[in-house]
Amino acid sequence: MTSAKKRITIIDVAAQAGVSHQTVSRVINNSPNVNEETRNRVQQVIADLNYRPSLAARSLPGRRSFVIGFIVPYDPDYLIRDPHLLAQIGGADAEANTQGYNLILSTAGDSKRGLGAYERFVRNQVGDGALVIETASSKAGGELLANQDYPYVSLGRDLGNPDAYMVSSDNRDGGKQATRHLLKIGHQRIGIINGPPIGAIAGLQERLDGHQQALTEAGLSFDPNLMVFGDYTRHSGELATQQLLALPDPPTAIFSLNDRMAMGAIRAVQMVGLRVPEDVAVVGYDDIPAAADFFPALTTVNQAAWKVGQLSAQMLFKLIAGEKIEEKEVIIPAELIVRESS
Amino acid sequence: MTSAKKRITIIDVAAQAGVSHQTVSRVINNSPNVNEETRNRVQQVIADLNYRPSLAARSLPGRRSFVIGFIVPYDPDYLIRDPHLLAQIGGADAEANTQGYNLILSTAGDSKRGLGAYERFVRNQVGDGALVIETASSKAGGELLANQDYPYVSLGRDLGNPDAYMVSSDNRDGGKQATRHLLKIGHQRIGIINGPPIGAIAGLQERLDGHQQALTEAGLSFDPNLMVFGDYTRHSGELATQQLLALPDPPTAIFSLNDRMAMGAIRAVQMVGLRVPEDVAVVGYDDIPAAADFFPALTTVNQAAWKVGQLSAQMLFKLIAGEKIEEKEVIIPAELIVRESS
DNA sequence: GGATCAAATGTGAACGTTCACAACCATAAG
DNA sequence: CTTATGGTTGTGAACGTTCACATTTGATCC
Repeated sequence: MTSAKKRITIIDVAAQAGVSHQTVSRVINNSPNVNEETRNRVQQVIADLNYRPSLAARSLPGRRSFVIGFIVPYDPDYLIRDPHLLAQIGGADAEANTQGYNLILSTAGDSKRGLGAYERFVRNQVGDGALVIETASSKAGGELLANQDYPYVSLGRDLGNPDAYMVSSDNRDGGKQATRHLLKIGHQRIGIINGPPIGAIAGLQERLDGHQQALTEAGLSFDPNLMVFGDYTRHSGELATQQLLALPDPPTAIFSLNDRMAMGAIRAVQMVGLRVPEDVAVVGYDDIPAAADFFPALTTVNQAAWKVGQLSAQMLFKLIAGEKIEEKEVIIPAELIVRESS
Repeated sequence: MTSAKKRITIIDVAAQAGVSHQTVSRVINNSPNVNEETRNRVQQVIADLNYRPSLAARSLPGRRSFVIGFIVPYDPDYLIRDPHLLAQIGGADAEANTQGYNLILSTAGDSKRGLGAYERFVRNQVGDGALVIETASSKAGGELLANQDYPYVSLGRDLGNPDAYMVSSDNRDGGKQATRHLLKIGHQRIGIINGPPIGAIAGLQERLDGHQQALTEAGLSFDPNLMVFGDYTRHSGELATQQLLALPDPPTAIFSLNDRMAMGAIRAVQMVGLRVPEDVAVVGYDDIPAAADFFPALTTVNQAAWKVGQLSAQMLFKLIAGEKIEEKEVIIPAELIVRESS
């Protein structure tokens, strides 16, 4: 590193500034009890010498490690497919950096059991806390974390620990907005393409709740016959839509609980010679990048993933600092993006 | 963490095993000069006590920090759009974990200048080395790293430091394969949709080189009139294709240097009443998730991003260990995925 | 049979920071 | 004038590991 030069330490700074090393430490940590003049002088020396505190040495005496984990208990394969994840990571990393923290990534890796990601991070006790991505299968992971008395924040509802601190997009309102939009443009019979009946992430049920709420508001009732199931893939959306269109009284609009299935739905509608949105309107959920590129461009609900990442990191830092947290759950507004498919 | 229990240290293990702390250290680090019997005994105690070495303490005495950086000098906005990135990160993380290393993420954050990501990581001197994502704008970053004498590996060619260690997908061969495929199915006039004329990543030029090479092999010559430019977006692909179709002698096939523009190309072709692939064949590049979901499903070139991440990490570890590296550049085969659009 | 060597193990210092505590100083209070 | 007070600064130990070096042991060599 940086040639063979000796590392500049807090001692060097202290000598140069004519104070003790402890005073320099106080300046670095923004301790209140430092004379303003002294503080400025030390900071000047720090800048002159281009001094950077050693992360390792700071964490040795048993306090903070200036590292938080971002746990992604996904199968590698799934990892590639999730467009939110990068945005969430980006938001969390941005926030971590403003706090002088670093983000360590812990993915499930090659292990097929998602637990690998948790274990490696938590049991190694590296880091002061963790952000954990909601998954359908993370139940065991949530339990593990809860038992460890380890500060963590879940991005999306943690099925393994319902009391966990959490930041999530407002899935309920997103479902409500999408449904209201369809009602407003004149649709009364709305087909739903849900995720798999078992093992779906918590967010999907919330979206569905919102849908039902919007129906109730409009004086309509939810018709279970209009709900079909897919497995998130586009192909499953096609199949599900074929079921809907085969009904005696088929829906005039389809609300798919994710975008990829919505894209399949559009194709299935077109394949039987109907037009989108004229004959059947379609609304998706997630606002993945491909949604805007689709033809017709997909009306969908955006989740503000960046912000979820950012706020979850903020919450985690409060947790680590032992500050009182007003609300254990932070819900971020979802935004309906109206495009051509509705 | 883990309640108020005192941390188990190397000393505790040493006492329990009846050896010195240094011997325990040797066991942890797989030092060769340890008696087999002693080694087993110590390892047993480590397991019994559930001892985990402190990362901070290990890195204090001036050696390795057991952390490598993954530098993503992208604008946040771009970050969200790149489907490879997660796969590359996943591969690198998996490899890091097998080596007992952790992956720290360093993104450009909110700063509009991509340099932010480099500076934070390199100048803080956290970590033993870094993986850096190729970007069009990373020139300054590469120069910064090269000057710091800091071990790093570039994922894709580093424009700021052509001599850098590098792992990349075989863009040249990918371009060649795509072109050969089109030639084989009978196309002689192949339109090219390139990236922006200025500021494109190095990979695009390589893909184009491969294209020209394949043409030469077939006894054809490259016609510059058949090359148009886009800005990676789908819409730009549509516009570019309109230019191609307006030529006096329009191409019968289009090779777009990324998938999103290829998707635009298909729509543009269909919009003038021509069919894909019957009238015009289209091949993309990247194999983004949406490619398989498109209609018609897109023929494209897959880049093995996971493997790029994995091998780049392997190379970095050799670099850190000071091992001799046979080849400064590792090229990973690209794979043509033939689907419906050709 | 003493010298030489290599393998195995032990000893104490060092890494760069924070912590706990002590000491100093000026001011306010009695 | 003495004592308490609070802000500011300094001192030395401690964190848990690795490093450099010393020591012990047993085998090998001439």
